[in-house]
Amino acid sequence: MREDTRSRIQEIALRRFTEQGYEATSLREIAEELGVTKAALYYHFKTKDDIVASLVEQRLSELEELLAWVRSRPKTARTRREFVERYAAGVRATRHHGIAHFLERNQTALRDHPTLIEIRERLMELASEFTEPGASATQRVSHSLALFALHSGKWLMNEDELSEEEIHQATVEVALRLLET
Amino acid sequence: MREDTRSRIQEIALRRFTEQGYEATSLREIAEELGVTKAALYYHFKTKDDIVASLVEQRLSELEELLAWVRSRPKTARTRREFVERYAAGVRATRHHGIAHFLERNQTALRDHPTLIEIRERLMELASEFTEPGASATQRVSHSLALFALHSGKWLMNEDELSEEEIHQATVEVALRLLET
DNA sequence: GTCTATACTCCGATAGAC
DNA sequence: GTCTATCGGAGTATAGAC
Repeated sequence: MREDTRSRIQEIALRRFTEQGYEATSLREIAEELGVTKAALYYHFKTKDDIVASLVEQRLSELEELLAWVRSRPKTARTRREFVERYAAGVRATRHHGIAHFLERNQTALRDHPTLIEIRERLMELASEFTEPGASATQRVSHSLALFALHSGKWLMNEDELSEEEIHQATVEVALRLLET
Repeated sequence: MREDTRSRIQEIALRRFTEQGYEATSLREIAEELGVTKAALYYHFKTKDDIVASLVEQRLSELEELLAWVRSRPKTARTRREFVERYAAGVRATRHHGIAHFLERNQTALRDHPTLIEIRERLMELASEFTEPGASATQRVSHSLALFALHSGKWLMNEDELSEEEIHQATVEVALRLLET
């Protein structure tokens, strides 16, 4: 009843790319953990980059959905809160959190990846969705920072002091305040 | 009247490490840009890691100075503002901005680097320097995010819309508000 | 779908001449 | 202080048997 090999490759790759970085993770390592040889991976993915592509596309479509949702709503305080909660939930969900985290940590290595460039554009659009045309520089910075705040819990904070749940609630709170500026 | 070779290596390495990532930058590239061979680099630095070490140690001592300064002051609103401005200036100054930026972008690649671990500890200490013992989770997250805000201008924001000076002022403002929470 | 075997390239690093 | 030459290893990727 185990998953198919393709999914297991994605899973292992995502974890190692996140922990060690994309370039520092070799296909040999991934194959070894999976219990096959390097060559076997090439049956499932054309190249190393193809593994990345399969991961980041999931994230892109998630962001596109969220953007469409935001645009379909009135720009009220209630929408803001619901948006922040949805975004935070997406970052947190086991499936997508991993991908978001991987992206944060590998911006340099993947800086020319076409899908990543699209993801960045969508994030910018999301950040400015609650910004009025005549907004001040301070407001623009605040709003951009709000999205980042939702990712920040996992590595800005020392997990010894606060529980995961506390951190989650706190980042949502901080993000909302930044958006309300 | 040009600088000595050692400084030029640091300068080229810093730029390329920041733009492309540490692992993606080879010594051959650095040597080529400098106009020498790889082997020549080894006269100036024992290993590739040694180049990194020479860079990050500058940043560590800068943070240590700042931490000592903060601790020598009363925890007043005036100190807060002066601290934020000093920190922002340090991030901004051509010399150190590059190093800070390099560190942000290579956290994964350098995650086991002893000096980087120290730098992270100092940053945590700085962030918590304005946090009362009984502070809420929201306050802790805000304060951690404040330091990050001072770095954020360069890559969260689209430089087309706002001037560098406007972004600088805005990040200082946002950081102060986060610290005052 | 997975294997062995291998091609080819690049890496960081060293030895030793100049 | 810089060079040429080279080492050993690891990387991605492919060919072809099973």
